Amino acid sequence: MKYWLLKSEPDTFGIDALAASPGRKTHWDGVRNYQARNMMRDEMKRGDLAFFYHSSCAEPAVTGIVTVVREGYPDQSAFDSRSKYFDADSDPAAPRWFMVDVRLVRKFAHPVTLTTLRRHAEGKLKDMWLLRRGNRLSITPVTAAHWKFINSLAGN
DNA sequence: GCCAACGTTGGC
DNA sequence: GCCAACGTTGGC
Repeated sequence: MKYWLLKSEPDTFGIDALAASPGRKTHWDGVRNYQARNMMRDEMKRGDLAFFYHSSCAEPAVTGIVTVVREGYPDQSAFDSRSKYFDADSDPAAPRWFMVDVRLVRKFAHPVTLTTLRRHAEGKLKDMWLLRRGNRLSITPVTAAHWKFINSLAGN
């Protein structure tokens, strides 16, 4: 089983929106980056766990945990001309973009802020992908050691 | 709102 | 295949 970190902007779709969704599930659609696409299409497996991370907001933080409930399949929003994720170049016969479905496992009582994570950037969280300079990837792998440590920071 | 970092595009 | 221009991300 692997661990991941998924970024989402709380103004668009935060952890409370996920909690309010039917079955506390959602399609992780709209990813338009090939590296992230490859991870969803090829590597994310049912049962994998991922941190739900709030980005581009007042207090960037890991806010909870989700689990993969459906493995990679074509992202339908790429074919929907009304969607902001529409991609005219994506051929339905050979879909370019993929998504997974995730379900909320737990919302942290105390989010682990980016500031807190950075405090450990040279220690327990050394080489964490999220903390790398200039990192913009919306989906990143998380090591088992980092996973455990961040959970401990959250009081889990 | 600014700006550094990065991925993608497209001319050559 | 190179690389400049451009658009986007995301922290601050």
